[in-house]
Amino acid sequence: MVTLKHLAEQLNVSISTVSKALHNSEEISPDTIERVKALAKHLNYKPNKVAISLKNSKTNTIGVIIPNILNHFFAKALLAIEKEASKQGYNIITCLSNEKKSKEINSLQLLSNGSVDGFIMSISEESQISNNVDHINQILSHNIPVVLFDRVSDNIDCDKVIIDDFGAAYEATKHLLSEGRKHIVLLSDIHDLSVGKLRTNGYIEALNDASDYSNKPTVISIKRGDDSADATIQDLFKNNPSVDGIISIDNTSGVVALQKALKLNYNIPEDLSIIGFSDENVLQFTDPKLSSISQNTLDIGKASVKLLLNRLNNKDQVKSTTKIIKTKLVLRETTK
Amino acid sequence: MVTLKHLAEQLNVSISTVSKALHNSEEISPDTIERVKALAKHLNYKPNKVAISLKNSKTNTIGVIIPNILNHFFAKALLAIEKEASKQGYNIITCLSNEKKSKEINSLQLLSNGSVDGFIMSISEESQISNNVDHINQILSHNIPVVLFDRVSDNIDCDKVIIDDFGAAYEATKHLLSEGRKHIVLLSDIHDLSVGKLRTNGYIEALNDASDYSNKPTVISIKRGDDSADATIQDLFKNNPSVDGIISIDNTSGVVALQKALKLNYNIPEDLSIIGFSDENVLQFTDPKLSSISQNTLDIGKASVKLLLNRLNNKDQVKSTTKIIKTKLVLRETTK
DNA sequence: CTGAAAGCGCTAACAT
DNA sequence: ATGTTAGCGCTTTCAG
Repeated sequence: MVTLKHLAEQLNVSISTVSKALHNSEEISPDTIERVKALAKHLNYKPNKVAISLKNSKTNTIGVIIPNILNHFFAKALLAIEKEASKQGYNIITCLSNEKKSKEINSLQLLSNGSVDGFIMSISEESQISNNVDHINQILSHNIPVVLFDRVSDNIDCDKVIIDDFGAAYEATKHLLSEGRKHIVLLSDIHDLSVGKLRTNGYIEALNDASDYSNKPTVISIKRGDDSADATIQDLFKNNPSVDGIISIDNTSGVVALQKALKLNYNIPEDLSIIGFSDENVLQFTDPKLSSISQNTLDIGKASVKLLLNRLNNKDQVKSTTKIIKTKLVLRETTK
Repeated sequence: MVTLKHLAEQLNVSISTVSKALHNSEEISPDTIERVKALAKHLNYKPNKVAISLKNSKTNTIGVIIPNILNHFFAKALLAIEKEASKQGYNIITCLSNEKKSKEINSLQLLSNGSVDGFIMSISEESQISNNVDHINQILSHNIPVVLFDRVSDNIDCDKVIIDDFGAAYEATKHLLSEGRKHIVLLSDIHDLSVGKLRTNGYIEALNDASDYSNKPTVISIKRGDDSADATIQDLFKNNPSVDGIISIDNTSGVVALQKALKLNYNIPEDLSIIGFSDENVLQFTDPKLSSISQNTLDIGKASVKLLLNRLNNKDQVKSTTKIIKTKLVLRETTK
């Protein structure tokens, strides 16, 4: 690795002269600047990032902690975060908690030693279930900024980026009602997550608000991580033959429901409407194409980066802000 | 941030004493060690990673460059890389090239200033098409190790992790032949990538080697990035009503083909067999479940990390190694 | 057993 | 216009 020292020796000048020359300092003669730059270019000199970080007590690096990278939503969020960070001259160190609290703690601890300037994260399932987020508050107490997105916690006072989960589910349910659906079922494999609860409440409230709807809310919980979705949904159709509307509030169960319904020869959307929950273009492989609540994931990621950088450039600002990203109900081919 | 200096001042000892104590040096009295450690713990002291990196000229960080994080294969590869790296005490800085050569160059340049000890990457589509990989060779010439996985290039001499693309496609085609299929079509949206070419050759060779197969190889190219897959595959069935076997060599077109075939009331697998190309459990939502060539993506990621760390601990080793990860033909419900 | 000093690569205040 | 020095936080050799 070529350093300022190397350049200085070759040119018989001091290190600081080289440094200044490379920064176009007024103090240095045009001639020297040129000579220095020429050699730097020739030797492909690049300022050592680590040294600069040490000097500035600033790494220009963001720690990003993702619960599950195989979930398309998080993959897309990562994409957006990387893009915006990169645009602003930041690198991202990616940690995958795999929904484990222990891994989350580990990553926070390991990176809070000056490796990153701040964190962007979505809370792991385990932390959400136990509702124990001390490890995140501890980071904040050390004055390292954290931005939470999607899965957040009321027990943490920091900047957050969320969608209007309640409202989105409410709106989707309203749409099914407007189609005249009489037996609308909610499917979820995220009943234990903050967003899952909010969305479920939106669904229930919409049904309650509907004067001409007589059925009780039907919330079907699907276990994640194994193959039980198949059987659960199969049972749903068997036990509730009258179901004519389905709203899935996670990324995948809507697709499974669609496949099963097709297999059972439901006419879609005539007999049955289905609305999924996902970013646009996620589940484009189905035929008919799944209608869904679009999360604008790119905006979520982008907003997270902006909030964090804003905080970094403004360490003394006290009040936390919560940014709510708009969702959009996209009607494709599984709704009337 | 609490430093050695803080500890030293509080305890009225020198910085070096503190440093040694924290490392359990024999030189330091048990009593002092205890006092130092107690205070360190109390103040939650963590050695500054940046300072250590500078001192050691080693960051314990790997740069990972992924062409497309929305592709499930790469998401899973990232998962595996992160897991193994983390296990070995390394962080990963993730860059997403989004298939762009310019972004790839940018990331390599930006991180090759001491930010990372080495790279793990899969080559972007753009670089592969232009067959210009000078930017990667340049990194290698600066003695920064690079491990390529999946999408590699013969013009780069470095450690590589690949699967037997040719053999995998050959085997899958053989299986369709053994079912007695008479008109086997290959579907691909990656004809311009190294792996796409190899897999296509495997398919062609298998057909050529089959004495009792009379049809010519039919290779259908699908454009990526837009919605043309739908139409292309629709046309396929229209123009080739006799098709009774499909092998998809990318991650997605097999699913689309399955959906379309179901819609057209093909009996699967009686009338038509379909084999996809993907890691296990990727496309588990279909019904019937898609048979596929499993890539053992976790092994690919893990092997990549191991090769890189091996190289880092062995800078002087000269010969490059190429590790070939076994694939597995997994017959599910879309094959007889 | 403890401390002083040098150096990793860089910047910047302060000489000359 | 150029050079010297100190310091970011840490490790390590060398002195005491």
